[in-house]
Amino acid sequence: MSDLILFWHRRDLRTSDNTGLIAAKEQTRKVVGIFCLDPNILESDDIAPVRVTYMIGCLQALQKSYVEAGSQLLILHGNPTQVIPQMAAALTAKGVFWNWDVEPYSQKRDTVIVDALKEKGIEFLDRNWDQILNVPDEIRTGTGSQYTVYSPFWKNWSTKPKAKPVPKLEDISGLTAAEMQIAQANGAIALPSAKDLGFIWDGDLVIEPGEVAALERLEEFAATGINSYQEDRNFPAVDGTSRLSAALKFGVIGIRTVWQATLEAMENSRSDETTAAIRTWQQEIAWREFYQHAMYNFPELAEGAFRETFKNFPWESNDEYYQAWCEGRTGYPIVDAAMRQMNELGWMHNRCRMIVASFFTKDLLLDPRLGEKYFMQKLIDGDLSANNGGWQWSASSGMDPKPVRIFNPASQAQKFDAEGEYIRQWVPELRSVDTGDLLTGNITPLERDALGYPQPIVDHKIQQRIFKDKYQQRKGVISS
DNA sequence: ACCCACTTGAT
DNA sequence: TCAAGTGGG
Repeated sequence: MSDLILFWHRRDLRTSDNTGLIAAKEQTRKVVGIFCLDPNILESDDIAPVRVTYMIGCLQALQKSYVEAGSQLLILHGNPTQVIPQMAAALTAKGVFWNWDVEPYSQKRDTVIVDALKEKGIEFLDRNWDQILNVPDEIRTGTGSQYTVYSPFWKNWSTKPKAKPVPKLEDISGLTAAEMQIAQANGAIALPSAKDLGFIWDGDLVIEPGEVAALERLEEFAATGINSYQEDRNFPAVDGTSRLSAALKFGVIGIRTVWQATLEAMENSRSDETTAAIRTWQQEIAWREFYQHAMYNFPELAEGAFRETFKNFPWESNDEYYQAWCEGRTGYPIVDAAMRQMNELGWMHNRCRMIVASFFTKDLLLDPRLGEKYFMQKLIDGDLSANNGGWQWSASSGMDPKPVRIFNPASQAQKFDAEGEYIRQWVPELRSVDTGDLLTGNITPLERDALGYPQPIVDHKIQQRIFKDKYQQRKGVISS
């Protein structure tokens, strides 16, 4: 057995502030990175070309980081439960280390791999949490149960100590030429492009791939945007959010580094207003954490509604509605603007994610799981815990005691896109429409036809009534 | 068992 | 001004 430890990257595509990676480095100088292109994920229908494109870019950057540190990043393509232990055995590695994840698929897969490594006498890092600031077992209610509501979770979580970032990986050694040949003989390949894998994304990316770009983005946001976040985040036409979601999904940036940046911003804050704004952004980090804990504690969330009333809810089945929503031609300007933004950028402003999700479930009365899936197929930051959490929040089916949450598209547009700037950007055929009418959607059938803009596919008022009736009916069934 | 509090709500 | 249900202490 050699002194080699393979560090398996999954959603931690970075060499700085990576706790599992540093744990490997503490045991040996010979640390080699490994990444597995997993067909179970890449060939699923929850995949987005833009996300794969970003991920491949991040892997390219990660390869460079490994070379700079004195080692290599190996790329594998296959089922991890087979190829990871196989590679470890072929290279007679003494260990395979990685960071633990909350997703049900990930945990199931990792358990199989742990067993395979144990059998071969290869060391592993047991359940090392890296992508969250506090481990799920640490955050419990007074009676020891798991939180299902955000507010009390936040109260508890925000008082718990948070670890500082760990150092960047440096000064390691990699495989010899002979060992590299063994690796290649056992499936190590050159990093393919997204196109090679069958994913075409011709558009730009809302964030440049790689660790350097993510850290720069964080630094910039923590110095500027975070101080007006509380206000600016509400307006989709304003660049008021961090746009770090994709970097956080793939762990291109460490969460301790992110938290540290908020603490430093806090120290530099000179007004109650900026302090509150920074606090608000910290709460968003806590939402991410909350949903990850929730996914870990209640893996059934991944399958569907958490709340009894919404299990077997009589959602409608209407492909015409679904297609219109996907393509941004519902006839509701703010909804269509948002959907077109996502289709084109692979990213949607969070305010709009709530608007279109509410519209999907409460107006089109479609099963939230379909909308959740479409988001996964389009978003650069698509992440099971966050996306599922957001959709269940909008559908009222999840972790929040507020069943009748219905957004009115018109009032949302009036409040958050008062000048119609966002709508006009993404729905250019409506540019000439008077702002007031643009926001309310008060555009005559004749004018819609003339402009080439669709008629409203449903009536918000009527659909709202139908939803409430269905909900009451469902509640009756449950309680009887 | 009581009561407080509740991301981004609507009219 | 109303809401509306319930988790959590």
